[in-house]
Amino acid sequence: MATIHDVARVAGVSISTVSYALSGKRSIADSTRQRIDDAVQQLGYLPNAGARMLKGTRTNILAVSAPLHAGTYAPAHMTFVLSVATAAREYDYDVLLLTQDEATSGISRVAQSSLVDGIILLDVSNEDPRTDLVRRLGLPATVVGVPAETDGLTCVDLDFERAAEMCVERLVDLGHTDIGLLGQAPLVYKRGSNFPPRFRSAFAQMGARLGAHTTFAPTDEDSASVVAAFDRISAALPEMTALVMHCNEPVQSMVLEILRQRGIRVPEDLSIISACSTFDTDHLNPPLDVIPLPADKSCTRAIALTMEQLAGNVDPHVELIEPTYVELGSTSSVTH
Amino acid sequence: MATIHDVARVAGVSISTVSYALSGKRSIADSTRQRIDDAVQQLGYLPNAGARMLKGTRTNILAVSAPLHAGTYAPAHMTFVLSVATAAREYDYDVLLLTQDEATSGISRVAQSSLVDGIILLDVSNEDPRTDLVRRLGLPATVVGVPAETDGLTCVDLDFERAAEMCVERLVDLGHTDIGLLGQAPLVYKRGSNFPPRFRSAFAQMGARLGAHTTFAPTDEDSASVVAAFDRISAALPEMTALVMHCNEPVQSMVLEILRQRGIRVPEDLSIISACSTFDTDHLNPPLDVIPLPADKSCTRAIALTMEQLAGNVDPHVELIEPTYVELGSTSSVTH
DNA sequence: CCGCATAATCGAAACGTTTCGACGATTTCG
DNA sequence: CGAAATCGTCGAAACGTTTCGATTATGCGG
Repeated sequence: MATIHDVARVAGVSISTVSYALSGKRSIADSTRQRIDDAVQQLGYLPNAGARMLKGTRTNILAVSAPLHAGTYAPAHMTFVLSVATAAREYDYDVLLLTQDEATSGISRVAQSSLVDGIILLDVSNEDPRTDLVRRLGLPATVVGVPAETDGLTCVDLDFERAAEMCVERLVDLGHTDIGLLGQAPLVYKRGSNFPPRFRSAFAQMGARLGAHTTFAPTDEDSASVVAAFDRISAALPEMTALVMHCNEPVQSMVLEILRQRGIRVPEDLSIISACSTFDTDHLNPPLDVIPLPADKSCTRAIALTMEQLAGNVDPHVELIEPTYVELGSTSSVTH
Repeated sequence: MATIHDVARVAGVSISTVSYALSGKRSIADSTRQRIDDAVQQLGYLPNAGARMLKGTRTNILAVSAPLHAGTYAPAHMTFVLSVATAAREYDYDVLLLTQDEATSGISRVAQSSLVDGIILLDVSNEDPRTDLVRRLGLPATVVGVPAETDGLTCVDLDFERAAEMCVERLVDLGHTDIGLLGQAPLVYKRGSNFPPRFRSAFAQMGARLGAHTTFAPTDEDSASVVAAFDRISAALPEMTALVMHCNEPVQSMVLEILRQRGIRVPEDLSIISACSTFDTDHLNPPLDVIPLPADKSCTRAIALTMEQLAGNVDPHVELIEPTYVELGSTSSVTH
């Protein structure tokens, strides 16, 4: 492996000149820079990561803590991990993956051995031990999601409350007064995951405020549960004309399947909105109006915030991303 | 952050003594070791990763190259990434995630900057540019999957041919003579992904050898495609009494849904085997006999092989994992 | 034409480890 | 009982960078 010494020798300069030429921190004669660039090219030189970590104050590595909880939808999880990795590369950062048990203990380990410059926390629950940990470590860190206690934390997330409100507002505007909400797995609400309850209660409140009847049912991923949940909602709201789905892709396609079987037409008989979904709803049958959960946006912002923390100019705060509504034809106004 | 100097000072010894006490590479008096351990504990000392990488010959980091291709089933993908990370930790290795465009170019980058000791390649296709790359780099590397050309490569994978044969053998043993195969997305077969065609042709060959009629159809993930594919198979094999599914979870549950709708009973009217699945089939309705695709086994072995390469005692070779058949009641003998 | 700011380059120190060779102090053994 | 082997410890070098002064060459105003 070529070192900076090799480059210096080939270019006929000292190593400090090479270093300055590459970092651009001091002015270098054009001719010299050219020779150095050539040597670098020829030798395929890349600075040794260890040496750079040791000397410089940066490791150019970020830890991403991504435990896979039961009830977490794997594709969504994956989408976030990938988005973080991609966003990090924009700043010349690599990503170290901490999962499972290591998702918590690994944080201390990599922080104390100065392996990483910062930490990204994914899939935080309300009372997440990792939040205290990063507070204590004092390392730049950004949480994707909003835990119960956000003091001293930098967080980014979709504005789930606003998203729920947008769903209700739109449907009420279209004349709907009986609106169901199909939620995630019961476990998700119990485990203390943060956004599902947030969405659920904002939904109920907005419904109450605008004078609509709403009801809620969680569901597991198997078809029996989905049918049961749908029936429960239908029973509670016999006049239901609109349904908001805040759940996984398989569940959403099962619901559409149930509707087809029962001859319930979308949107003529039932208006449907897919809320906070990480997947494309336009290949569903029919395509569903959706408020996307923008993993790329959240993660890009999370990385940007972490970089700002590294630069030292940002105070802990919570940033909520404004939801957007995408119309694909699965809602219509009520016609009596 | 505490350094080895701090530990040495607190314990009242030289830094080399501390280093030897921690690495165990030279004998140390019990009393001294005790004082050192105490100091380490008290200071929360962990060796600086950069310094260790620089001096030692190991970085204790592995790169895992995991591009997410179109047509790749995200949960399966995620399962492999997690398994690699978990297995690596058993050897005190961390995992650096290379995805998307960086899945290829990042390999050279992290290798040439000596950031990683080895590389794990996931989801390789027949002609994968990454295989040439790792051959050229000469860094310890293990491929999970089997590309077209395996010379000079260390590969681990489920024995897909054997799995296909097991399916056919079992069904023929049970008296079935008309056996369908429902495959993955057409794209997967076109892209040059390796195992789906391997499975498919072994399936056909074994069918021919045992005198069974077989037919094959790929399918996309939407319900229209699934129905079409199922109908195509049924049309080609009007007497079909058994179906092997080598496809994603959503597709498999859609098929079960179709069967329910049409009143086709499992296993009375149709025996079903779920082949090479990364998910649990026992929560399906009904639970399906399955030959699992053991991500943890493959990845654990891949990491072990990489560690052996690091130790310098293993030659490039291909290792195939023997499939296992799990009976859950979705197959039965033909009754006329 | 002299002194001085500026540009371009260099040498050396420092980052925190690991590891080699050295050196007393014990122990072993012929 | 003396030489040799072993044990426990230490100092110093080396890994490949970055960066801080220092040094030399160059251009400029007075």
